[in-house]
Amino acid sequence: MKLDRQTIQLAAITLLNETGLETLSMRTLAKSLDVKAASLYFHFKNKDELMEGIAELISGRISQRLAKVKDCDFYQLAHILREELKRVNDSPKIFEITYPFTPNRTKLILLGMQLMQDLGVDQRHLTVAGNMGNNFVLSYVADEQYFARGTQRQMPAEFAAQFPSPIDLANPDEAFDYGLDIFIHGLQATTK
Amino acid sequence: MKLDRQTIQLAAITLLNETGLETLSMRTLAKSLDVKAASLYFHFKNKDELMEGIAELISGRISQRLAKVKDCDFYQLAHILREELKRVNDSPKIFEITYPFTPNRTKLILLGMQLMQDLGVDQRHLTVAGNMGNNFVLSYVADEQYFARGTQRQMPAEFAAQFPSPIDLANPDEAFDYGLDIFIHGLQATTK
DNA sequence: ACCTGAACACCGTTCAAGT
DNA sequence: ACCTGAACACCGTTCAAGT
Repeated sequence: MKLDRQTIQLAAITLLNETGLETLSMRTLAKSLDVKAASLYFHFKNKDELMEGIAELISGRISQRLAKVKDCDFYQLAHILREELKRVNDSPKIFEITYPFTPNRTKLILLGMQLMQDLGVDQRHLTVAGNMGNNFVLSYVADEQYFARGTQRQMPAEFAAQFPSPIDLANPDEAFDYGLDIFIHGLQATTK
Repeated sequence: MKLDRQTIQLAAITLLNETGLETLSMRTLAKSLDVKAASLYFHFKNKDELMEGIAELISGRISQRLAKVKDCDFYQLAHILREELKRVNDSPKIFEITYPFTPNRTKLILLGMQLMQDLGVDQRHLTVAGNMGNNFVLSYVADEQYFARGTQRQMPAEFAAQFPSPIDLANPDEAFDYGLDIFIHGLQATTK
């Protein structure tokens, strides 16, 4: 078996989409590649570095798609971000636990801050606004994947009673745009 | 040693504040209580239930403080939430991984939705708006605790160059209010 | 009722040894 | 250069046994 970092990362992503982050161990990953766990340590210093590689790989996909968009605005960035994150189960958790300043990821962060600046956010609040946008998309996808799993426990009855019926719920795509609108309009209202 | 759920939860919180979630195991927790790991399983079905108990305990503290506030608005809820979450290291992560509909936590969720409704959010978007508010506070505190840890790796130099100097950064309290303003103003702009 | 000893099936990681 | 066997120090969890 001829391994390399790419192959291992892609096998990990396959496993994530099959069974999720909880069951992804160096041992299960190795088994899926017909190799022993120790072999992986020739290609990655440790599990953290592997996770970092996965986040960086996803960031690369996003960068590639963004490169094809001219005059990219914040909506487009957010949409592409969401779409690519959704392609890998538990990707928000992976982004959360890994070091963010890898090359492709740094590019995304800089683009995000750039777009915030264009929207009129002042220098002092660039970081916090950027984090907020980032957290919004990550949390949104995390929630989507959590509900898609369908393995949650029930809501209590008293709670369900106060709730809008499923018919009255916004669909996930519309709801995402709704959240994005809140953020953008909030930025505009706060910067002028 | 006479154990009960409260004692165990408080010992766990102490351990969280000393060394964080990563090193909190049933075994280290038991050791801090001068007891064997197996003993904990008399009081909690498993580790998940213990974590759920911790989130519920924190939610109880928040509820207690909220009860003393008359005409509570969204700002006050957010502030109290942030303050109590900050008292327990890694609490955002714990809230993220546990079942949310425990008694005190359900009360908080219902209050949050209530306040969103008062702000004019329509029925269809109550859930998504509520999640957004919740995610904002949780992510904010998570980021705060991450930076407070001070163990992160460096930003790349090219990145740091583009960054506002520390003097020009908003302080954490002000930045929190700034984020909150974005959210509230965004809600208002979107609902009318 | 409440705690423990001892075990089971896992982890991530290391490292001498193989090819 | 690349992979493995075997071990180390951990996990969460169970359960018969002790008091």
